[in-house]
Amino acid sequence: MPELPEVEAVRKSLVELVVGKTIKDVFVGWPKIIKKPLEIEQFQDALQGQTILDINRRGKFLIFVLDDYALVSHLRMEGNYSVRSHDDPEEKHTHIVFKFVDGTELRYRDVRKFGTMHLFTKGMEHTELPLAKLGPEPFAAEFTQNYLKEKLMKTERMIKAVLLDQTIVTGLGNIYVDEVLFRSSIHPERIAKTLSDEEVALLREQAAATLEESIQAGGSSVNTYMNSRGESGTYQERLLVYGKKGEGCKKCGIPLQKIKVAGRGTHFCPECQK
DNA sequence: CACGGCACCTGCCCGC
DNA sequence: TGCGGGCAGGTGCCGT
Repeated sequence: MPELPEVEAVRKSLVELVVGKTIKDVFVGWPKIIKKPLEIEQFQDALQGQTILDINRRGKFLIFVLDDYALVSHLRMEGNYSVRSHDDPEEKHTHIVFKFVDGTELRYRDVRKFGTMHLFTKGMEHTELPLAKLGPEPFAAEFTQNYLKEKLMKTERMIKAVLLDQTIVTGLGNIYVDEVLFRSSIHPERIAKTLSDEEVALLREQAAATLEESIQAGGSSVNTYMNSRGESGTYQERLLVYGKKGEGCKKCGIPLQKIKVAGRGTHFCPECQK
C-alpha cells in the first residue's frame, strides 16, 4: 500500500495515539509477520512492560522506539495500524495486537499478510537488515547529483527499475516513480545509463518535490489507504499519470498509456516522455 | 555480481 | 451466477 508519504502520515498519527503507552502483552495471530526473533514467545516476552518512547521512519519503514528495543515495521502492500479500546470488536485481518496497560490496544491489520516486523536491541537496528542497505531518501543531503549520476551510470537496468530499488534511493514506490518520471519527461523504459546530466538533475529535484508535496497532503489514498486515525490523504487528487490510463495527458492532451515495466503496471505519456 | 522472475497472500474486477 | 485469470501502493530469495 504505502510509499514514503503514506508511511510518514501513519507515523505522525501514531505518535499522537501511542507514544507514552506501556505494553502489557502482545497477541500474534500470524507468526510469519514476525521476522525477528523467529521465536514468537521471545518477541512477546521482550515487549512486555516496554513503553513506546517515540516513532521514527526510515524510507517506508516505521521504527517504534521502546525502552530497550527498536521495533521495525514494514506495511508492504496493505498493512495498517489502528488504536482501539480492548473491548471494541476486532476487525477482520487483525494479525498482531499490542495491548497497553491503559486498556487501549494498537492493532496491526494486513489483508495480504505481506507486512514484516523485526525487533532489535535498541541501537542495533540501523546496522542490520532490513534497514542496513537502504539508500538515502530523496530529500537527504547525501542524495546529490554526483551520487545519483554514479549509481545510474553503472547499471544496465531501465530507469523505473532503478528508482524502485530501495538501495539506490528509498521512499519511492510504484505510484511516485511514475509521477516523478512524468514530471521529469523521462520514459520509464529508458536505460538508466543513457540519461543526460540535465535529466539526472531533473529526476533528483522532482523526486524530492513530489514526495514533499505528497507529505504535505497526508499522502495519497488510491484505494483504501488511511492513516492510523482513519483519515485519508488528498494527494491522489494531484496525481498526473498513476491510474489514469486513457485519460488525456495534463501537458499535451493525448491519451496516457499503461504498460508493464520491471514487472509493475506503469503509467506514462507516450508524447511527453522520451 | 547483476538482474529478471517468482513467491508471499487475499480480494476484487472483468470477461466468458 | 459462477469460475478463471489478471491485477494490486512491496520486497526477499532464487536461479541464470
